[in-house]
Amino acid sequence: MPELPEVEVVRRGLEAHVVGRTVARVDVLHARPVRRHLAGPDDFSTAITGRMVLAACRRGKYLWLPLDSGDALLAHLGMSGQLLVRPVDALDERHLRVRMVLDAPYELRFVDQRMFGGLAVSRGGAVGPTEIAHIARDPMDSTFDDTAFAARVRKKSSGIKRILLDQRAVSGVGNIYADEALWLARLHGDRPGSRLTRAQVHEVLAGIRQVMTSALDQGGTSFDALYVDVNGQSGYFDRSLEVYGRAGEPCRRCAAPIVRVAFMNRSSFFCPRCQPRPRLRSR
DNA sequence: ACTACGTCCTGCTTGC
DNA sequence: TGCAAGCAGGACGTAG
Repeated sequence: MPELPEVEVVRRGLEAHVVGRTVARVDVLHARPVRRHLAGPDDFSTAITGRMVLAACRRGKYLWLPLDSGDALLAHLGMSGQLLVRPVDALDERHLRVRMVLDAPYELRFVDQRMFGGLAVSRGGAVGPTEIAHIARDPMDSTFDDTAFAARVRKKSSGIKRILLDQRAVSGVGNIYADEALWLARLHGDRPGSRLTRAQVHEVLAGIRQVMTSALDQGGTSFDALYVDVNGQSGYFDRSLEVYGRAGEPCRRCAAPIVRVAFMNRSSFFCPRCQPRPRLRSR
């Protein structure tokens, strides 16, 4: 499942292989991945055909490619999305949804099994898509304001994990890295934001940065020249996970078995000894 | 205003 | 063996 590090790896690949190229032809093979382009698939294709890609940008889990028209191609990988740079004669992937032929012997392909992700053209978005104005900066962004984030967290009654997953507060954090960061900070995800100290919030931010930096160190070099990939199933970032997916296995700090609980129609993993549940408030 | 939850998707895995 | 349920979960819309 692509979170910030995986998306950043994709951005770097796009920067290396797609920036400077012109889109020669677009095939929208499935309408759903362009559903957020409200003017429809034909308009989507027309808007990017003949345009040169000027840069590859990212905020949180969103990517966008500023075009020489002043528009931008906005992309989100969702759960299973991939942006692949593939030779023109490579066989179509089973879940190929959009093909963008470039002025090169390779093409940019959007492949997505579950189609939670998608593409859209942001009008005038080359200077920053308004569609993602509500997405917060991510913790790796030099303009991220730690102090403001701590103040915001401490005004919320929601559990800290829920806050981390809200992209309006901090972006780029998904279910996996939220669990990892909370383990590093020794905090249970149900701890209300309002009951955390400033130092604890800063510990969480440090944890997020540590796990993301580690993932980037592992993943940033694992794609080859013509293959821009992110694949949550194979999980080349999985090696260093401390809690996610380790239910029943010993905590690497204290050896207590890691616990899995249902959370927001998904799962949370934590160490019951290092990350004790918050005490229920007396009533 | 703030918070919480349901929904969208497909395919692999699990269980009867 | 076959079928159905469970599970994966980011972002958004809506309900409370």
